[in-house]
Amino acid sequence: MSNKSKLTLAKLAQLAGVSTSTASRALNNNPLIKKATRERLQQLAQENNFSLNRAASRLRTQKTHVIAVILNFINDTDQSISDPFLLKVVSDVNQELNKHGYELLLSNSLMASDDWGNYFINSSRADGLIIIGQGKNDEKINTAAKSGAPLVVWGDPMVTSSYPIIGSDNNYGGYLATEHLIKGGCKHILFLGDPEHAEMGQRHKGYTHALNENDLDIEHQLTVSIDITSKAAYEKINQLILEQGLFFDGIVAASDMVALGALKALKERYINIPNDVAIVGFDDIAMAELFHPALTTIRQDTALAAKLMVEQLIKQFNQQAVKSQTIDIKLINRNSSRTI
Amino acid sequence: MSNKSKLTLAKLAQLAGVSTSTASRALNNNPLIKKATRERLQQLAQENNFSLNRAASRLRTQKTHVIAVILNFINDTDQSISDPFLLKVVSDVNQELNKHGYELLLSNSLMASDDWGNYFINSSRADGLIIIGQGKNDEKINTAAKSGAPLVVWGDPMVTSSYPIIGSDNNYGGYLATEHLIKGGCKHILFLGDPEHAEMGQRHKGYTHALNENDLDIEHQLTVSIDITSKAAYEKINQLILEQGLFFDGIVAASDMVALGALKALKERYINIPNDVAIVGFDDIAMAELFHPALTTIRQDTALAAKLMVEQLIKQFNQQAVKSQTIDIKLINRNSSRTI
DNA sequence: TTGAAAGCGTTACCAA
DNA sequence: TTGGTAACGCTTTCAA
Repeated sequence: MSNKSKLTLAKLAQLAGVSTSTASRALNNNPLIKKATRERLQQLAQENNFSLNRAASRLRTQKTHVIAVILNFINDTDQSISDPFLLKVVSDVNQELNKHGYELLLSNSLMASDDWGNYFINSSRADGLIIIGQGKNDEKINTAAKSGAPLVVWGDPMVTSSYPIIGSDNNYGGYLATEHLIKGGCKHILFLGDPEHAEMGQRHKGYTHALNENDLDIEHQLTVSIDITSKAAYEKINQLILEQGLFFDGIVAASDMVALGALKALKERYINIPNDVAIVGFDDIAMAELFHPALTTIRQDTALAAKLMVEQLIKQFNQQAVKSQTIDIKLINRNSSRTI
Repeated sequence: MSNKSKLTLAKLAQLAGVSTSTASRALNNNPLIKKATRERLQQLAQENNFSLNRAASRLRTQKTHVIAVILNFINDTDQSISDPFLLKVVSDVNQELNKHGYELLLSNSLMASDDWGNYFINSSRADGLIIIGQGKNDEKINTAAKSGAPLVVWGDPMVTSSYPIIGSDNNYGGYLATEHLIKGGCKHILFLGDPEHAEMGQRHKGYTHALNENDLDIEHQLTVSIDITSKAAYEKINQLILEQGLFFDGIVAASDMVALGALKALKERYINIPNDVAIVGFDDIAMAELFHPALTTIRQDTALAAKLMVEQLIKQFNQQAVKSQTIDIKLINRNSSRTI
């Protein structure tokens, strides 16, 4: 390493025999500067291991090119931070942000501040927010939106809001899953999940709708409200069977993790899947097909979700109109349900 | 919202009737300032929704309080970005960084720059690097270290390096897994993974060691080199059985994902786990116990790993000596292996 | 096509 | 215990 003090744009410019302005423009590839000059400076920068100081340029331009991604969980007992589906969303968002020249600052709702707009935006930590999950409570999101923070939410796009929400067609997903079980001959179908939660509520609506449409006696069906974790599902299924016997022959799970918890409980009791009980999950996490039997599930298109979220966020930076958007889902038919 | 222009420290100070210096110190909770003044200013800031501009303070202090976490994968066919174990590490690192007042900038090795030190550190994007995974090639890490970037790596701590590496006792892990299978009566034990990869190489060493120690004929054992994904494991096991029949009765998998892929292939062929073939995984991902049979595995302590990594990184900021550290592992005995 | 200079919002030195 | 002031390193307006 050299014994010189840290290289700055001014020194680099000096080295090249041009002004700082020219150097700045050259490194930012500004077409105002002659192409030869630009290339010369860019190479010089590389040779000298020089990188523009982002703290300085952010201060000057008032743009950070950073997006804060907030994993919005209520607490650890809720949908766990280790749910592979949510992490897949983060990963896809990261790819998409990179594509647009943005970087990802990862945060979670357990974080210090309660005022996201203030903490991230006013402080110039980030230009915008991508919030993963509405949870059961969108107060913090509303506060951030009201403060003028550019943001987009992954959640239930049916909810009326002042900010764009991107999410799957959960209602139709719940419908598809339930209808699939009915067509496979299920008569007593459990809904396993938390209908209080916005997205899960929509899935539950679809479930109810499918039951109605098929003249299945709703009263004989059962909505079982649990935390959206495999552990909760496992315990609930065990408890249910212990107390009431095997009174159901199908399960619509609010997520794959929930489905897998239920699956485990059933298999431990030597209940045949899908003949005694058929199961449909939601999400299509990578592991869904590794299970035995492989899990039938409703696939959510996370890559498209990431694309739309970043799109809606960037539109806000450009003062363009934004809107919530619903993403199509599809049923992935595997072996945890009976073929029709 | 007010119609005033953006609030700055200077304006806030004016509002409070103190100098900017005092306001700055007060908001940074500098004990030089009288407690009453500090509290008054902190409250005023809150009331006015004011947050110090980080771009400015980072420029001034030359510290960002940001750590870049780099998921260092060679490409998509390698250990996938969706491996729950790695994501768990990221999540734990995030918690730990927050505890120390740092924020996490998430990146992956597919990212623009090849020179991490230059890209993240020289540019004031981050103060340090946490690199998850050595991969098979540590050139980029060496370059970054040589450029003086403070960094710490999650990988194989046995590797000699100029930077601290935190990792599990992989050798002992491989040994434990293998010994466990041997004690359970396995005679022909497969190692499923990529020994070229630093950590997996250590696990393989432990495997060999255990075989030797128990006078098992090494030549009858088999090291099967595959990508560390469940898909590769699934395909390889199928191919092996198709070509050579069931010539093994135990599998030491280099990761849980690999184990689960193998498990699927075996179950599809109605091979009894653990009686016909016993399996031990590595990592103890959350899903390991959801499988049927639940996966016996070597647990890595990611929370401790996160703690040590952040510790070693912060030591570098304070010019303190750093060192690689090995984390103890333990065998989690479940049903994919025979009880001893 | 290039250069001079002001200014982004902090922090910290020095002085009081 | 507080205040004045320079400086952090860049971008951009205005002028040449």
